[in-house]
Amino acid sequence: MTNHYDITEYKNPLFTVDSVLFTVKNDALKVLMVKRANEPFKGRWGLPGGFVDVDIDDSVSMTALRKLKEKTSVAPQYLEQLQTYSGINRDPRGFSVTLVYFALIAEAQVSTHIETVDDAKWIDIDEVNNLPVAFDHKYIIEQAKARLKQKALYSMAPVYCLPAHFTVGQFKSVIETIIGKPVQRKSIIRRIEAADMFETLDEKVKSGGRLAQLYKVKAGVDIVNFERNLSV
Amino acid sequence: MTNHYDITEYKNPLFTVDSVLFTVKNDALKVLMVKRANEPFKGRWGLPGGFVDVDIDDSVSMTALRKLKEKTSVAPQYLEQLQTYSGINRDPRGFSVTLVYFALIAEAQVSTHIETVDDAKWIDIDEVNNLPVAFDHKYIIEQAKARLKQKALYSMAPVYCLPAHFTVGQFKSVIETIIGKPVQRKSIIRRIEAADMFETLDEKVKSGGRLAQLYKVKAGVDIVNFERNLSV
DNA sequence: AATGTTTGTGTCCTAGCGACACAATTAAGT
DNA sequence: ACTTAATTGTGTCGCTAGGACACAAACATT
Repeated sequence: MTNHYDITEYKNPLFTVDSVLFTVKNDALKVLMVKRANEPFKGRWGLPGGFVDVDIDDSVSMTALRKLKEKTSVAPQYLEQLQTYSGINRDPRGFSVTLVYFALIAEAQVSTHIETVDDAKWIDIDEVNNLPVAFDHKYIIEQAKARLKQKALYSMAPVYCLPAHFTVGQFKSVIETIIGKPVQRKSIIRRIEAADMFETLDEKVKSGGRLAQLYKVKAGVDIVNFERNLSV
Repeated sequence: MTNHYDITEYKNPLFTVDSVLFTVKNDALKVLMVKRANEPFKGRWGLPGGFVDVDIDDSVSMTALRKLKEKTSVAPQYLEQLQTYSGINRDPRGFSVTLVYFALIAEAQVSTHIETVDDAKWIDIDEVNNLPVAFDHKYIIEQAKARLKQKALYSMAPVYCLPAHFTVGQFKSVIETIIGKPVQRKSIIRRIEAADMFETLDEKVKSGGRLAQLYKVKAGVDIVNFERNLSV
């Protein structure tokens, strides 16, 4: 047996990194999809992602960020691993493994950029089924959506679908869009107070009725998780 | 640009699959570790795992199961993905990616086999720090332990550290071992009833006092998650 | 029969979310 | 200026499920 560790000596599976980037726009959950310029599945829509560049990327999260930046021009506000999908049949090139990240961003932060390109688009989550989708990305998006929904029940993470300054009403609306049913405003307020990860601004904003208090995420705080879910 | 998709044309990172297999033995949380027979880190202890064999494995979960079976002779009762770890520095052979699974098994199911081999051992979770450990596996085990602890608060998954027939007392003990603090017996009983995933056997077993009711998991049921955590 | 130990049940307390009423503000219309 | 509609913010009651704890039940040992 040799001892020099030539990596080409192993029959490595094809490894890629993809991301499911969500946002909420006009009370609808959207996912960023990219029209594939190359085979396989050329012309169909898929998740933004690609191969690791071992000369540039220090780790796979950098691959995910790099690929997302190519499409949105900015880094998402929230990024975590979803899952790895693999199999012998999911890619015609052979056994493939894809690590999928799960990301959130404020729509306003990327709207101008997305509108200027035509190979990347926000797709309404309910319309993914009507698109020609590459690989098993339809299934992956479903899984990511389920994870986002679950997360919205116990975590403050959905705040990263909002702009830096936001109101309780906006936050409530985002959560309702994600979990697909109404939520008590009071519950949101209670959690905002309990989380202790937001601060109020000396500014209010008009909202069709009484002026609404603006909040922002405190600097350097982590996302707070609660020990109880909102009711399903 | 060519169109024939030769996978060797990409500089693929080194991809491996490892597993953190937990069990509870004598009221202590144990993790299965393997003495490495080959470089790198030859002679140090690491997680059971290895390379995907694209000719045998249909997906990466099969790789995890196959490698675990090599060490324990049986498939774990519970298996889920933990996370993927990657980086330019974690393996001397170059940029590497490892997908880590998280597994649970009843100690009794593998005790005889583990005792006959000397390259695989149950390591007390508190003694991992005193071992020479390969790669970043020490860190990975910490993360897996945190995940297991969290899971024990809202899920029935820890039941898979128990034999097929078990008592409330044994279940309570396993949970206490995992989360590191006492739990009310009443809380366990309430959850067992609410989960509706167990059935009582027509058999009781002695336990130092009153005979204890035996339970087993109903056939074909999924693990139940609760909407509230046990207190931390 | 007495004691100790573990199992199982009943009950009260408590934290946190759901529901809802109502006050406080603001814009728009008359 | 007054009214109306809309939205924000507060107070409060109820419900649910876990925490705590008392106590009965069942078994072993002495």
